[in-house]
Amino acid sequence: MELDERKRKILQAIIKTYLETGEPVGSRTISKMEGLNLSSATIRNEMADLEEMGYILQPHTSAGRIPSDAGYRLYVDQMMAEKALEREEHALTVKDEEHEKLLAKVDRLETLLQQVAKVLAYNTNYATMVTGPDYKNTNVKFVQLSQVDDEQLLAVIVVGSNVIKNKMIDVEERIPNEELLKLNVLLNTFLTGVSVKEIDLELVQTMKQQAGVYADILEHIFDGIIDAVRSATETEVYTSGATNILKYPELGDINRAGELLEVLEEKKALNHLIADENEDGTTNQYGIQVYIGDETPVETLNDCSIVTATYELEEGVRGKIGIIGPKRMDYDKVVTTLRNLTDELDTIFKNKKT
Amino acid sequence: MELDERKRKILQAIIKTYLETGEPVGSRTISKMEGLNLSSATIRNEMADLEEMGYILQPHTSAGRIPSDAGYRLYVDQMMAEKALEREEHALTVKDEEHEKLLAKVDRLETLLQQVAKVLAYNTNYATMVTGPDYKNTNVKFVQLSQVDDEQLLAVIVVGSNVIKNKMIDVEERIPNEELLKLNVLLNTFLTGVSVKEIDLELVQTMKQQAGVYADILEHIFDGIIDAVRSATETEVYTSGATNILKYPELGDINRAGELLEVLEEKKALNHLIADENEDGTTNQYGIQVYIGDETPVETLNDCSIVTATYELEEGVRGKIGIIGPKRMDYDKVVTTLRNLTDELDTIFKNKKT
DNA sequence: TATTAGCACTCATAGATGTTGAGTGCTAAC
DNA sequence: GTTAGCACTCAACATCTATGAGTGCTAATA
Repeated sequence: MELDERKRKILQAIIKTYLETGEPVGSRTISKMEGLNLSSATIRNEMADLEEMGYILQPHTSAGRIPSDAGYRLYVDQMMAEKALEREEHALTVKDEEHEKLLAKVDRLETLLQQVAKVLAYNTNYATMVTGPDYKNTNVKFVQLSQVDDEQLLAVIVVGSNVIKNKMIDVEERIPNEELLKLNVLLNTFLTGVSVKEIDLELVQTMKQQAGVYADILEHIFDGIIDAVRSATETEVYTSGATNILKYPELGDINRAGELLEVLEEKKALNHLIADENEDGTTNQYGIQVYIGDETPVETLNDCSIVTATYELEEGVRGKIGIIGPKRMDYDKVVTTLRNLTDELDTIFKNKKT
Repeated sequence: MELDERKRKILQAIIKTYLETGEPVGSRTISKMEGLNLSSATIRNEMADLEEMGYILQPHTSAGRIPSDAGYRLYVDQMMAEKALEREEHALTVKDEEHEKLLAKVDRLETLLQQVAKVLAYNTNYATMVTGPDYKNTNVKFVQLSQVDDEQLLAVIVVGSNVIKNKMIDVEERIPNEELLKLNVLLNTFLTGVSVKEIDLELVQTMKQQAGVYADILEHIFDGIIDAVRSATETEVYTSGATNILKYPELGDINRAGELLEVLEEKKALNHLIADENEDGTTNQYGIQVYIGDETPVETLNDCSIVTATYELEEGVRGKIGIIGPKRMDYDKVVTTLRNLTDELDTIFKNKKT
């Protein structure tokens, strides 16, 4: 059977009204809509076809139809294609409010990202998550060891443009000033400008050798520093608006909802969402991906849809922004919002860099 | 009417069984329990009295009784009194598992506290929160300004024994090395050893004056540093196990539950819990306080009970650990658990200090 | 006087039954 | 190919009826 123009239109209409109402839509509803003037009976026939083709399904015999995952997929793909076309027109739209709120506390990246998650949740009424950027591709910019007191050294490492990591290191005795100076020089010569992922055992070994006679004593200083740099790699996840999912009755059965909320609280699982980059063709110019139902990488979220976008903090240093909602999600609005948001973040980060 | 021994026992029995079952308990249930051999009729009479006195209440005419807030209060007070007596016997109990898990990643205080919240939630099946310590009484230990690149200074401030704050400060041009050195000396002479709450405008003014001719240029450097120190004061709140509250049907109606979860997500409200220290007599030697129903300082939580304990990171630097659950909470277990936990934290922190 | 047995009464809960209305599929007419 | 018409299905809602746990009260008992 072929998906002709009329079928397509009907499918579109079904999905659109279902997105709005959340309830199965019947043939009469569609036939009353303007555009295509057909009786409910005709619609019914077409619907039967569409069901056979797998785009819609019936919750029970005498109910209207709801979109299947495949139906959503078709809808979204179509929408994305349209969006890609109208891309040029996409001018500055609703920026201001978010913009200001966001800019208010830009000084700490963590705060900013948390804020992004919050605003986004507030604007969309879905659950949101933002992952910290992946620092594997960043360079170390600055390293410094300081003696805080007789038994503690403080290592400060600045990674990328604005990320600071600290590590307290216990030592047995105060290290002479000139030695500390030497150490700092050593650290900076070896680490500054090196990208985080390049710091491997080999490099560490080389550095230890360079430390010469002090190698033994200072071994765990190196370890501490490496440790701190590494810890920058564990991407953090900020979530917000988790309780929004309770607003959607189809997810609201108390047990399922509980599981969902747990996944959101236990943020680790969400990292899966980020792992697979560009695995299929759905990525578009804004790095926006849509996962519908079973397509979601996290099993618990199989009744949900997830839309993710990519932001870029600086060249090669990226993170993801994700929106988690019911399959009956306002994909259009979500995609638009994400697109605007990443645009804004881009400008913010660009300005920062200068 | 007087609350004689028998009434007290009956009340106790009612509350205990209600805590277990969560369902209104009837006269027959009590009369069948061993201990006091009375017929259900007698129990009924006593129950009527207890209800008149306000310790229990009936959800509806033909149902059993459930404890009122006042009933819980009596029960908890009694339990706390007993606990205070048996205090000496309170030896090392169930430590190991928690202990190990906790110690695993002690190196960062934030991680530790988050972990504490998590373990506690896991062990008790309630929602938990842990507030970061209140640094107002801590001393600044170490301050350092470093030039990261031509336009950025990095201020590192170590507060208390282990808390590090960073602040990036934009400058217009590189500051000569010797000036930076002077500045560092200045900062350390004025700030080291000073408690955070003593850093006020006056002190800042004095410092600015001391900076002499550079005062103008360096003004916002001071501001930045002060800012960073101040930010240490905003107590952070870590929560965990929020979804646990969905397990208790009495809180589980989807809307109420949503509100509760929101409060937990929007952690700010929880700060109220900490504000009032020792306001009434219920504080005991472990700083454990129990808020029942309407006693909770946060209105949304009026159907819940909250138990808080205090931990001490170091002399005068304290934070709170809180458990949020249904009024039908296993107070005994919760109090015991909190007591053990604060004990453990004490030893951990004590060891840290050395 | 305190306790208890007995009884009528209440009421949430759960099941059975009926009604409604939205929606379908199919057939026959256009 | 489209549509009107009709019989059919079924979730949702309301109504009714046990059922049983639990009560309060009264009168008998120790």
